Amino acid sequence: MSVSETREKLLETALTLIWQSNYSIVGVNEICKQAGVTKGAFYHHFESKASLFCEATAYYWQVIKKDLDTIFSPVNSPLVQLENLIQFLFQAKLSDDSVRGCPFFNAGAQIGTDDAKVIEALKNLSQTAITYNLALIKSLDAGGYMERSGDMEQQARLMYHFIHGVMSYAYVQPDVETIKKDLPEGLYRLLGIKQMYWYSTSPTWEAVPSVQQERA
Amino acid sequence: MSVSETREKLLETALTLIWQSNYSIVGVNEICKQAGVTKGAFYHHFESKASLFCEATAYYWQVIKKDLDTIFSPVNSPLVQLENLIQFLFQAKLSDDSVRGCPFFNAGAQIGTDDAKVIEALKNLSQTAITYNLALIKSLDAGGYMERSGDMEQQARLMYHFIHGVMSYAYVQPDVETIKKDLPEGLYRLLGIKQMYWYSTSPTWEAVPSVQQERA
DNA sequence: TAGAATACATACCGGTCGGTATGCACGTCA
DNA sequence: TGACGTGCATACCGACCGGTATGTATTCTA
Repeated sequence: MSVSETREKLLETALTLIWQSNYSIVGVNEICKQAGVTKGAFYHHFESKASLFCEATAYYWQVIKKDLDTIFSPVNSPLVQLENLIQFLFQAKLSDDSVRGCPFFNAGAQIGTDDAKVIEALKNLSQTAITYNLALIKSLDAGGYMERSGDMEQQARLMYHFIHGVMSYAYVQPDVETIKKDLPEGLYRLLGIKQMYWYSTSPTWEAVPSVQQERA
Repeated sequence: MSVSETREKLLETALTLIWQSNYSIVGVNEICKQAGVTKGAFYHHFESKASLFCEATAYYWQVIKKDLDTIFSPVNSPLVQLENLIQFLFQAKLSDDSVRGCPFFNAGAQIGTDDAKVIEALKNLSQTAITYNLALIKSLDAGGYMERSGDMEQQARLMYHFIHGVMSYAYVQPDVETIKKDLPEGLYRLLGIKQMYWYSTSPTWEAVPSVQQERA
């Protein structure tokens, strides 16, 4: 196994495990075991568990950035972008039985305040997500899909809050059908999409095949 | 110290500590130390840490139920109830520097799925909260404050999701000013309050003095 | 007033945690 | 060919975890 292979294996394994469970519960030993490497290798590549987590957030972001860029591709109408986003959230978080909220959404609640670097990584992650939301909202506004213009940066935050809440709820109550109804309804309401456009688009997730491969 | 005193001290201390941090991080030893009792006393009253947590959720609920009943008192107009709720969320979660989301909102992310009883306790807690939301929504609808009637049970969930998201965000980004704007804005939007009523009421939190004492 | 139950206190347990010290195979380059 | 840095593997560490065994003071009961 080459250098980068071991590193990536650790990052991917950490993501998967933390994804399925959470940061505090997943131990270094288990990450190593699942990744098929030893603890020596782990601490050869990462100086601490927290350090791995920080790098994993960056790695995670790099992975889904492609998806997001596809979802928010300018060739799609904003409404389709929104629908794609909703589908993506299902795809990513509700595909199988092990339904969990996004670990990075939740991680803020899982980590002691003491680790400043980790908190910082999470801040950045959420901030970037909000930035994506903002771009979508601007498109929606420009396209005349929204009932009234407001503080768009605020709306981007509202979107984030709501999605976060839904995903966390899904962790405790993995009721896919309910989530499937609540997520779009809440987003349409929060964004103030004109009602004539509600549910007007059908899922076009097939247009983003790369994700299905990556998530498989 | 009488029996019930020790029990209550443990429950209160556990609440406070978990509130400030989280379930997995707060240890039995620390709870005992802060409560001024020994481990023997702890395990005399509670059969396990998880058991304490379950009882603490019930205790917590019993404590804030009074507040909620005051907030949602029928003598208040629904709009005032909503405003009171918003003020209450600030009061409870954003009062001092140690800004955290509600631990029971977050706890789902902190606990391994293995502990079924804990998950159950959390389910009940969120379900009860949603029930309160539903009552408020019905009042708002009956009072003609909402733009359109929809699935009110769904709206109650949407409220819960959003509040949860905002509170969790506050954990990582304790920006009180922003939260203070986002929380009402999101709720008004989600509930579809007629815009003529937005921000029309002023905080009447003074009408709920019991809370300030209890939280102090 | 004897004795049983209650309400703890103290000391300790096995296990697991994140992290480390050390050794060694192997490629690189002088 | 030998010194050296890289990329690990193994064995182990102290701290801490939730939980327990046991002793004891107090109170309630018969």
